[in-house]
Amino acid sequence: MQILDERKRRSILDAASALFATRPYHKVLLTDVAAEAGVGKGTVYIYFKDKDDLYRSVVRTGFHDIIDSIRQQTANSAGPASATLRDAIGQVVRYAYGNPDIFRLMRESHTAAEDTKRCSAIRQELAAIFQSIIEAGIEEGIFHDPHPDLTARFIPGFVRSAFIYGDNTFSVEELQSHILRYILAGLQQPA
Amino acid sequence: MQILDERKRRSILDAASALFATRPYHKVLLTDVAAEAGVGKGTVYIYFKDKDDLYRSVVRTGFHDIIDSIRQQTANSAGPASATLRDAIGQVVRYAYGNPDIFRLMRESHTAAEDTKRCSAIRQELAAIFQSIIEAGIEEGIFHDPHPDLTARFIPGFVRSAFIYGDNTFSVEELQSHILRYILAGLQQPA
DNA sequence: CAAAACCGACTGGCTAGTCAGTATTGAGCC
DNA sequence: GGCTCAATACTGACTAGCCAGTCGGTTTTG
Repeated sequence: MQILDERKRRSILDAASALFATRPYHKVLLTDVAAEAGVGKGTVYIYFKDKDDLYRSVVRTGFHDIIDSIRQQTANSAGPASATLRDAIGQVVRYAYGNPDIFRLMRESHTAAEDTKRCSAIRQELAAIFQSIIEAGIEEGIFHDPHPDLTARFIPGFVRSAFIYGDNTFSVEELQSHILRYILAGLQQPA
Repeated sequence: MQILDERKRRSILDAASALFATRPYHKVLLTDVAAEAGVGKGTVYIYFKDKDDLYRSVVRTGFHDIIDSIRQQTANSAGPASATLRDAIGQVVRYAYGNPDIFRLMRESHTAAEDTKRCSAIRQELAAIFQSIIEAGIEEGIFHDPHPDLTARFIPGFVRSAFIYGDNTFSVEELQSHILRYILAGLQQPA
């Protein structure tokens, strides 16, 4: 007997994200994905239900990876909310720089409204992490914000805005501090 | 002789934006666009070169409309940069609320990298408007910002973040002030 | 050696774009 | 105003080509 190979799954996922990031969905051929991944086309259908499932798996994986990395870093940080926030933002920025293809896809939703809904659960989870950090700061009395949920959604959006358009000549640290500058200024402003 | 009818062009554009906003690009049939617009399929090809041209026209029109509305409102405003900024942000928010379909498309780039480049000129133009407002404020001595170009890109991104995900239970004014709160806090913070 | 992974040539359905024919218009004239 | 007649807008049945997904055969491995 053979067993499904996790490395193969991963290489299909990698190939797919590289291609989806550079071409529109309908111009990405599964034949190309398979070739790029070094497997036969039929194999793709063993690991993924169909083209759409493959696409969504790429995006889902990206969110999971970011969320995990934030959770890991944040887990044993007992410092003030502002420090936690800095770290969490750093993770998102670092992920975006390390996985530009996937990050771009995560922030797209190629399928407009339909897809936005389908991915919203996991997207929501990321926002919720930021929201709880902000709320912790409010509890501490160092942050003020009438709409923490809205602000939470801004943060990944910041990275996106910087990252997706233009040549992005900034370093990880520059981007991280620029975002932090704006977020903290707003949060530390009295109500 | 007949003359091309601007109203017909417009109705095709409207039908297209409604459909592109609710389905992924490859699931939008030109037959459906034509039906929705109340014209024959062939007619679409008189007004637009092909499907891609139609899509990009929708997006381009959106940017032009926003840019125009900001220019119009801003033209005769001689007040401080902070007031100009408030007005300009208001225009973007108002446009997003008034044209949710088109706004969503403007912030997508269905074709990933390829399309990002193609639309970057007009997108850049919008960012440039915000950048020059910020720079005016720096000149006035009321703003400080190490990367005005980056901050400028954040602003439409803010609207996007608020607008695209979730139920968006906020009013135009709430969203406008929340964005302004963060942007001004950061800008007015000493370097 | 069998069970399951793997392969890639094949195909059926689907749709962007075409085009031959029809409808509509404006211009020039009375 | 109304008639004629190009000129061009408009139409939608049709087609060519493309590609997601299949499947019979092959290889791998426990």
